[in-house]
Amino acid sequence: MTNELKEIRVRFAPSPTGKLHLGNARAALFNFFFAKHIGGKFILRIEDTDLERSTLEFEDDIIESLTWLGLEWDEFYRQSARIETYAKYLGKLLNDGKAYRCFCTEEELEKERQGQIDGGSLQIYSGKCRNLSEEEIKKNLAEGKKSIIRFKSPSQKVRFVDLIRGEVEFDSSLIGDFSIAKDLVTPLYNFAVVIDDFEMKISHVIRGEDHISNTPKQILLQEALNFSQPKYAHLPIMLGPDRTKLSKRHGDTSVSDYIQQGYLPETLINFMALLGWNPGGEKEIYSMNELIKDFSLDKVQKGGAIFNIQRLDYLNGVYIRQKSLDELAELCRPYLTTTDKEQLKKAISLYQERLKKLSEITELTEFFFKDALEYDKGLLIWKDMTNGEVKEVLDKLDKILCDVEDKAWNKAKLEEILMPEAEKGNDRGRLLWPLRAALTGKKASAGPFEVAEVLGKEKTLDRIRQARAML
RNA sequence: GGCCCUAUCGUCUAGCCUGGUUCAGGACGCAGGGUUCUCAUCCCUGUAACUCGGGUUCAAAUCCCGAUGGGGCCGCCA
Repeated sequence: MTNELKEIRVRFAPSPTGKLHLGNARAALFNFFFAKHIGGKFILRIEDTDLERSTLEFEDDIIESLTWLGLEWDEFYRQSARIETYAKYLGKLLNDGKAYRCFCTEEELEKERQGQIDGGSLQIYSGKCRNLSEEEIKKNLAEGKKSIIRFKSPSQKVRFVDLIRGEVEFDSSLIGDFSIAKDLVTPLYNFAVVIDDFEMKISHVIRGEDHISNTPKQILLQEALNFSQPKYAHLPIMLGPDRTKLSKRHGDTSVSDYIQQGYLPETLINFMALLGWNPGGEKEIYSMNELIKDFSLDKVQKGGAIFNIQRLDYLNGVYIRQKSLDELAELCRPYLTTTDKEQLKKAISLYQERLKKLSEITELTEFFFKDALEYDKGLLIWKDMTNGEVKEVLDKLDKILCDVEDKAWNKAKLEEILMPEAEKGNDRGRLLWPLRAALTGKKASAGPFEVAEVLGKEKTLDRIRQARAML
């Protein structure tokens, strides 16, 4: 007998009720690594059964973010297009007596819940409508009473093996008769998931730990429908600095926010992958292909991990520095307005190693393109130099630079001419600081010679004179 | 409150399965130093952790039990 291996099929199933959240993106990533590692399929399923809250804009955001990350899916589904399938199985459960109509109103249920909270008891549905007679049901229906559909939860232990955590056990009597559909054409989460995972032949369900308590409900449903059971793996969740689930109040949480700020996909992928997963070595920089190659679920961490933005920034710097000048210029384009592409590239090259996020390029390089700089004249003063001394320095620079030929106006040549001049004192800063301050109007910037080269002779002299005039 | 998950430097983690080679390694951060003014890059140095209590053992970060801490979930959301 040949041992035929089941095809590996995983899914990422976001609901379009918000932009793609980092936590979800990481789950998508892990699913992708897992599938691609063994040549399986990665499926994207939009869970838009909640028509009230789902929007096409959010769906677009999710799709764009996944694409940006490079997570290409092999199959695509949308739950709202699969209503008939859910209705079919819903009918079956109802017919088999494994599900029932519940006529309790939301107000009644809310009151019941509140009573349970006050009494400090278990918060589960009382089962009031569980054993309604045919007549009662017909009567309620005839009266036009609204109903939802609940699953008749059997009282038993539910066990499953979590690929990350090992065996997990729940007591279904503590779960109660949970809701599975609002009506025949509106399935609810746990039910739709079970139907889809089965129909789509999902082999592994890899999702956030916040779903771990949904797992027994889904298993109960699988058993009731005679479905095979996928393998489960629950990922640790991403935490904010206060150790609670990463959410809006912690700041930016969606992938698109980070795209906008100028983080690279390589950065986010590397960062999220190593947040909760580690292959055991001392390697810190991982490309998508390396992650696919090295990924395995048993190296996934069990505890939640705090999202550490300083590390994200560091990594982004690493990846920015790896870019070619052409690539970087292209990436920076959305953050700049200047049209002169050659000058732009030169300006960017001076700031490549200083960049943490692409968005910073705007402020860092804008001084190149302005006609007049605005800064306090005190900026021109180096240490304990006097106004007069700085004036002298600027005059001297003006004089020397005037004589430099246009052809020789480059970093190397300027350095060759000015450095001996700077060396004359015992402190190079006496010449270099006023020069750089005059050219950039900033206390921190790239070096004076390279800035002068990008600026060109005319603009350089102009700025030296403007500075001189301020003193 | 109930159920479930979890526990190594401030943070992400290696080591734990297969106890001794570890007075616990790396990275980020932070501090100090070096490199043609500043900032950044780069390099060097430093900083800092096995939650606690029992047990098993010649020996425990590593195995077992308990406590404590942290987190998640308890919707006609997903």
